Parts: sequence; C-alpha cells; structure tokens
Amino acid sequence: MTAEIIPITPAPRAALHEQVAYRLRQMLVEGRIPPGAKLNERELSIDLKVSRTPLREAIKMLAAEGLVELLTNRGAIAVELTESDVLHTFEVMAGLEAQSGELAAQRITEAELNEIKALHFEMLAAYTRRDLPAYYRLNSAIHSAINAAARNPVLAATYNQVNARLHALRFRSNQDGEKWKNAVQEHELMIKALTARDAAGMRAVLASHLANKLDVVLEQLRAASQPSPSHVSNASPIKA
Amino acid sequence: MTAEIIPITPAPRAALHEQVAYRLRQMLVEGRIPPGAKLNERELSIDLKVSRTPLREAIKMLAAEGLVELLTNRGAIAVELTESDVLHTFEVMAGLEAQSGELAAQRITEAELNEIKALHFEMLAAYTRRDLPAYYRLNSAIHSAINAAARNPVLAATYNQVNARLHALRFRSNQDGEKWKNAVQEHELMIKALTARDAAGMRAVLASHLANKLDVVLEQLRAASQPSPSHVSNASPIKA
DNA sequence: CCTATATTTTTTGCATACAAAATATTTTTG
DNA sequence: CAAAAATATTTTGTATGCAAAAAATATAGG
Repeated sequence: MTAEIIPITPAPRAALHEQVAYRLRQMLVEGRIPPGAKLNERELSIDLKVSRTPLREAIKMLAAEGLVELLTNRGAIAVELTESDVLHTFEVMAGLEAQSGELAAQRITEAELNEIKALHFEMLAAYTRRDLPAYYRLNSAIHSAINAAARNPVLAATYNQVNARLHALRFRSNQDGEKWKNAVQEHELMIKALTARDAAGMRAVLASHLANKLDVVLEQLRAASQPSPSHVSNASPIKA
Repeated sequence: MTAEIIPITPAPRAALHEQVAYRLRQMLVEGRIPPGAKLNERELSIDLKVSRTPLREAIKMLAAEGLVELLTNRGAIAVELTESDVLHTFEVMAGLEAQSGELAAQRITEAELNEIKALHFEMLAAYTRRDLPAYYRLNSAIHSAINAAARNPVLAATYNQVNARLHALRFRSNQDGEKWKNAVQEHELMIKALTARDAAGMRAVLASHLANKLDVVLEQLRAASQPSPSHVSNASPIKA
C-alpha cells in the first residue's frame, strides 16, 4: 500500500508555557536577565506576547530547575550564585562529569571517538585563532558527545540541569592565556584516556578539568564583585 | 537592647501552588497516584480544594522535577519508569551517593559520626524486629545524615530530586532475608569507612550498596510486570 | 457484529477578572 | 526638613470563563 497518511504526531507544536520556558531559559542563561533581577510578570507577558498564565507556569518550571528563585508574594528573581554556591555547584558538576567520562570510556564506540577527535581538532583551530565563541561552542559539543557516549539519559539530563545554572557565569568568562592552554592540554588527556578506554583515568582528568574551570570562574566572580584584586588563596577544595 | 519585635518574615505561609506541589509530591512518592495514572485537573482541584490555576503551576513544577510527564493537550501522568529508566537512574544515584560518601568521609565531625552510629544501632534494632517501615525510616535518616556531613547543599538537592523518582518503587519493595542482611552489613562498612575517614573506601561501599539496591528493585519490577519469573541474568552494569 | 464516521461530552490550555499583598507616593506631624 | 502615617498604585496570587483539542458516546454502513 502506498498510504502516506501518518496519523502519529501531525506536528504537535509546543504549548505556550513550554515556548515561554524555553525563551526565558535562554534569556537567563545568556544573562539577558541578569542574576538577581526581578521577573516582572506584566512586563514579560507583554514582551513575550502571552498572558500571565502560561508565563507563570513557565516560571514555576524554571524555579524547579533552579534557574530562578520564588519569593512568596514577591514573584521570582534570577538566581544569584554566591561564591559558596558556585563552589558547591562545581563540586557536583565535577562528580557528574567524572562519572560521565568514566562511563563513556567504558561504552564509547569507535565512530563516536573519532567524532570527538574531529571536534577536538576543530577546537584546536579555534584556540589557535583565539576565537573564544567558537572555542566554547566546540568545547560544549565535546562534552555533549562524551555525555552521549556515556549512554545514560538521566545522567545527561541531570548534568544539563546543574550546568545550566553556571552558564550565565561561564558566558562572560575570559580565560587568560595560561589557563586556556591548560584546558586544551586537559582535553588532549581526555582523548588519550578515551582511546585507551581508561575509565579511572578519564574520571581523574575530568575531575581536575572541572577544578581548573572553577578557578577561572571564581577569579571572574571575585573580579566582578571586588575591584581590588587582592588574590585570596585556597580556591580549590575539589579533590584531584 | 531588649527589643522583641522581629519584623522579618512574620510567618509567610506557603503559597497555594507550593502547598499543592508538596501534597502532590507526597501522593506520587507514596504511590497514591500510581505510575502511569493521569492527573485529572478538575478532580484534583476538587480534592485539594483549590482552583486549577495553582494546581497547574504545581504540576509544572513536578514535571520539571521529573515526577510527572506532560503530554501536550493531554495533561500530565505520573512517571512510569521502564527497566532502562530505573537502571539509568540508579547509575546516577550511585554516582551521587558515592560522591556524597566521599565528601562526608572528608568533612564529617565527631558529633555527626556519633549520631550516625546511633541511628545505625536503631536500624539494627528495627532489622532484628523485622520492622520494615522503621528500617526504611532509619535507613533514609542515615543517608540524609551522610548527605548533611558532605556539606554540599547542591549535591543534597540533586540527590533528593533524583531519589524522589525512585521512592514509589522502593516504597513497596520487600527485601528478601539475604539481601536485607547484606544491606545491613554494607552499612557496617560505611560506619567503618567514615570512622577511618577513608574517602575512597566510602565511595566504593556506597557504589556497591546502590548496585545491590538496584538488584532488589529490578527483581520487584520484573515480578510486578511478569508473573512468570524466568530470571533474566545481566542485572548490574554498575561497576563496583 | 464489527468498523468507520459523526456527534456529544469532557478536558486541557489560555486569557481575563478580581482580591490580597507589597511597593511607591503623598500627606501629615514633630 | 525628616520621619512616620496614610493613601494610591503596582504586582502578585487565585478564581473563573471561554475556545480548542481530545476522549467518549452514539449513529450509520458494510
């Protein structure tokens, strides 16, 4: 039979609250709604051209995701991470990345590994050109590929949710030359560990990789809050 | 000064959508809304004596928490975990518990350790009496205490969120004698590792502890779905 | 009798309306 | 002029109403 009528999902466009959640998530992650800023329902509903009902539903979802904070009779504000929050969040991220890497080393296919290698070379190109946006894009793509190779959607979802809270911070972070070089070298170690299917090695590399990322972010955070850069020591309680 | 007027938060009772979310969460976790069941908005709004607006907001939060699934124009259903979902979720839980234990071993105080030991003895009492509800309560209290000792609220929150999805399963699980005994012995190993401040040991104990829990839950799950118990092998891809 | 189509009913999704709380503004008072 | 009180405005929280979609029921046809 040549039937072409496919009755399943004839394009069930996302509900309004989903669309709004998506757009708000983007605004928060990109810092267009800066940390601490109030989410005015009337303003947002006009901006996004929806009524307050789906908007409020979307805000509740973002609250459950940890991207905004609800204040009881005072609406919602974009989460503002204290230094302590950042530290704790990175600690969790380190654990999740380490596990993801460990599992990826056990489960990655040859094809997936090759794709990651290709992305790595592209990233090297971006690094050489000092093209930070491209570098971030590729860096993120590599970590997504590792998550995919770990073959655990729950882990990936958890990772993404925790990571989302940090995006606003990383978005603005300008690594200095030394740290950047270091990050690139760590990526080389990842490739090696993955190629050797060395799960323990992969765990170790990713844990230290995250610890370094934490350093970069904390420096940013301190520079932003305190104009006087009297560098405080003791910045990495994450075990290597 | 002897001023007793405290103007901050003179009892800001939780908003309706928060209360509703709390109650629904409980109903879902206790299986009063069984997996796969539809959440009828009209019914629930009558039952909980609220209008559909805060109810819907609560449902959106639970969806973001992963306790219910939204179906676009078809409302929400209580999540129904496939065997694969359970496997993936336990894998993540194992990672989170392992990290929590690792950190706890590094950071626990003498007082906290003593309290955990006390809870452990209470649990032994419950075990000896074969008092399953008390056992579960104490078991949960011990794991909460470990999380508290890890001193990472983000980790604790992530742990609780992922764990919530499994509660409905564990709630009904009747461990057989052998597995139960095993679990108790693993708890003894935890105490030892904590006392010795052995982070690596703690990680290992918790990882294998979770692997065993997975076995129990998977058996339950299979028994529930298939009356014919032709035991399928290959049940624990979690590394020890 | 079963299947397919048409009609009714129910249910979800969104917008609007109203009440309570919080915030901003004005007025009063020392 | 400053601080406190009173008033007005804005904003959040909840309920209700209406339209579109889905589900259930009834009806027609093979």
